[in-house]
Amino acid sequence: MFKFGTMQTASEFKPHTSAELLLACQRIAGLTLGQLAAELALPVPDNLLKDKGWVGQLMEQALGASAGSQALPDFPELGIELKTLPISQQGKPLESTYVCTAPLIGITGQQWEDSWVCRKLSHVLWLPILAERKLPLKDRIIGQGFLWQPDSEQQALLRQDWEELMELISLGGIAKIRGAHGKVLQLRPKAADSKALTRAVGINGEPIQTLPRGFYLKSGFTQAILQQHFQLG
DNA sequence: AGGTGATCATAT
DNA sequence: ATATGATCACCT
Repeated sequence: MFKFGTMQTASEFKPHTSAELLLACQRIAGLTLGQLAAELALPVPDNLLKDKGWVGQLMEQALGASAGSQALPDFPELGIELKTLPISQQGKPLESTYVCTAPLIGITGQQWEDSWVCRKLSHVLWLPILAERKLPLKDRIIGQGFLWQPDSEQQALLRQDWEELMELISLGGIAKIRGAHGKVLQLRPKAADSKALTRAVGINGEPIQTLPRGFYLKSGFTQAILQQHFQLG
């Protein structure tokens, strides 16, 4: 009898501890996206134009994330959120990092500790991907993933931005919030297109319709996280 | 060039 | 419409 049944395929893998998760990250570090996709028998799109979430979903499958599209951390039993982070050859983030959608109504009295931003960022597995635009998708290289929890300074920066943004939102100032607001955390559109609408609070406290927004980490913040971990210059 | 605003796919 | 996963692309 051949031993097909004893082969552990990557799609069956599921980490039971954070140590197992880090081992899985070490196994895939250095592989190209094409190599990893081949292991999982997944086709690689020519580009991300119509597959913007492809890299993240590939990593979810490779590392055994199980939450799917549920509103849960990627590794519910571990309480860990997975975030891929596209970086340049110099190790600098190429994009901001989406955190979660922003609640625009019924937010009076919300506490930072209870916010989605705080919860989502409480424990993150960062997975850098060398992803220069000129590099074909299949040739982009998986970096070394690492676990991160915000230190008190980072927590304070996030909290301050979040509190300022949430106060503006609750007082009807959503229309004047732009991406430049906030030191490390910003509010930007998060929608199918510029015509999507959701409920929010107007300048006189009245209900209005506005573009759905999401919280994003500015690249300077994620760059600092990378430097903190890899001790780069 | 880099940051802000716009956009794409899929599941529920 | 909202949640998941993000990157595209225009504008300054």
